[in-house]
Amino acid sequence: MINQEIADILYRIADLLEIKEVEWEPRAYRRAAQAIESYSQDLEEIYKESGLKGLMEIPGVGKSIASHIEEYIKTGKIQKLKELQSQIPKGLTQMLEVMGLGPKRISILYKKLKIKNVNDLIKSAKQHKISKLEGFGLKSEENILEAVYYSRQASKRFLLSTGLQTADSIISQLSKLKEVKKIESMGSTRRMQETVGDLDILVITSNPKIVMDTFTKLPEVNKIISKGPTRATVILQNRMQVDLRAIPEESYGAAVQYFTGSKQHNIITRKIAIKKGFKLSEYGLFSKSSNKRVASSEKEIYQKLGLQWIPPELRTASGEIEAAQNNKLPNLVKLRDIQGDLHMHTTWSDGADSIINMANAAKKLGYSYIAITDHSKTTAIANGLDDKKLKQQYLDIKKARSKVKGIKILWGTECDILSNGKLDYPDDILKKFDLVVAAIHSGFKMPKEKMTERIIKAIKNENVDIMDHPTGRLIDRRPAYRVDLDKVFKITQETKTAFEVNCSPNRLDLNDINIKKAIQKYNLKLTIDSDAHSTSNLNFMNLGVAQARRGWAEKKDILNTLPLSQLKKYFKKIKI
DNA sequence: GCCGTTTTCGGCCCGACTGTTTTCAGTCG
Repeated sequence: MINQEIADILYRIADLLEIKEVEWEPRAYRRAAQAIESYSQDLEEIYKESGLKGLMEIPGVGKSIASHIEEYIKTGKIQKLKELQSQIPKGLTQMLEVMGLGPKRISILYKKLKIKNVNDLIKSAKQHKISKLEGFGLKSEENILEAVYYSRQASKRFLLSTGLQTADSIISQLSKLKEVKKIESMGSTRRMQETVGDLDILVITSNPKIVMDTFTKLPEVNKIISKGPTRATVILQNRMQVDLRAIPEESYGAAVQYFTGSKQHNIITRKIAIKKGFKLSEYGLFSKSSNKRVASSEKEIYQKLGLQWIPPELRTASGEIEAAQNNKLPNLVKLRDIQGDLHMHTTWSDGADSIINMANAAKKLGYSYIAITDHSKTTAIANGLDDKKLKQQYLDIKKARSKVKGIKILWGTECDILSNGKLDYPDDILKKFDLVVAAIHSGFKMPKEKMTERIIKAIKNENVDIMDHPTGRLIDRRPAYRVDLDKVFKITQETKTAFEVNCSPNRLDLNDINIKKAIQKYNLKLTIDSDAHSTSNLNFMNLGVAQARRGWAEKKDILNTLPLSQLKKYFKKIKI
């Protein structure tokens, strides 16, 4: 998928144009980049199938940007970027990353003081050259130096699980104030994006001042960026930025709408509002003529805009608005639909808890079945089970079955797919399990074709029930291995293998785009499994369900929403 | 550069906060 590469280039073009103080064009490039970034189809495929015309159907992509994309597909380069780069020193775009510096000020600094990069910037600030410029002052110099310091040690995005935990901690502290009526985390945490850049917390309060004061004085706050009567921004010790906004109660619905959607989603909803004679802001949906509030709840706002209420996970401007206009939004799978968890580890391999403890914990979550899937023998690093240990483990499973009533315990394995595509256990052993989850844990760097063949060979083995973490990516740590998922998915239509949405916070694999593809294009079935290595990890399920929701999955697409009696029709080895 | 149920030209989301101003431009989200 080359979408991200192209989006990145378009962003860079936008930055450069902005520094050149070209009007409007940067916004056009950025809009196109955003659309491409969140587009579920591969641009290369679109181009192959329907050429420039196809590309121009992407919102925000017109003739000119379409031909840039064509150029990139054909040559791997975009001339326009090269030209701009030759006109503008490289360091200037890097200066955009310094908080508080935008294109206008960078342009002034470059023209008046010949500041070409961040190092020049630091030097000039220290020599107090900047404060002498019109529009700048001593505080500007101070802020620049501080911003550079922070941008240098700024962290990248955080895992969703970290974002949710941090938000919980802040919310639980602030909700102790009697002045706080309602407080919730919005933005990417409410959309349940796989990663979170910063937190947007919304508070309804009778006394914003006290809330802002308390917030900026929380022990985890490292630095206050700004603080006003309705809004404060801080940086925490863990480097996460948190925005707190106070909103009057009557604006609650609009505020929730405003702070949840991705930027692009909000731009579109606001445009629809304008077209319908309304004005939409975080304070409300108002009639343009009478200035009166016409909707209070989030649901009413969408209704007035002629849209179904859109689940937060879908608000990324990738087709949900059109679907909502046509009453075609999916009925997304919910956490409470999940009947069992088909992937978890115990002390038999690299887990921290016993089979019995895992079963009891799963039972508490309301599940009616689980599969114990410890590692196979080749994954020595994870204490994989050899034949002898397998036999002992089976006895332990039987023991757990007799001790823990009210939940069915399937005997499974997370079986390695070896480099040649063979499974780590022979077929006569694989047959004995209730469930075989196959996974790749080594040889990630294979060429695409070989990897694709390897996986296809594995899923063609009739004993393989589920393909686990199918692309092997670790968010922000390791890219997906090279695999032609389309080819794999096509074969899967015959083998009926299920694909897993792995709930591990740094895996979340399949991702949203591939989930959507698996379901909509290939009509495949998925499972959502925690891959828990301890009883508390079982709670990762909500992350995977959110991921599936972001991939437009419905209950019918997810096999472990079925009761065991029906699950057996899919996974025929299940013996209990 | 993109886009159109007022428009093929003339718009382009909008409000809060900061710092440098003395009424506002720049930046951010």
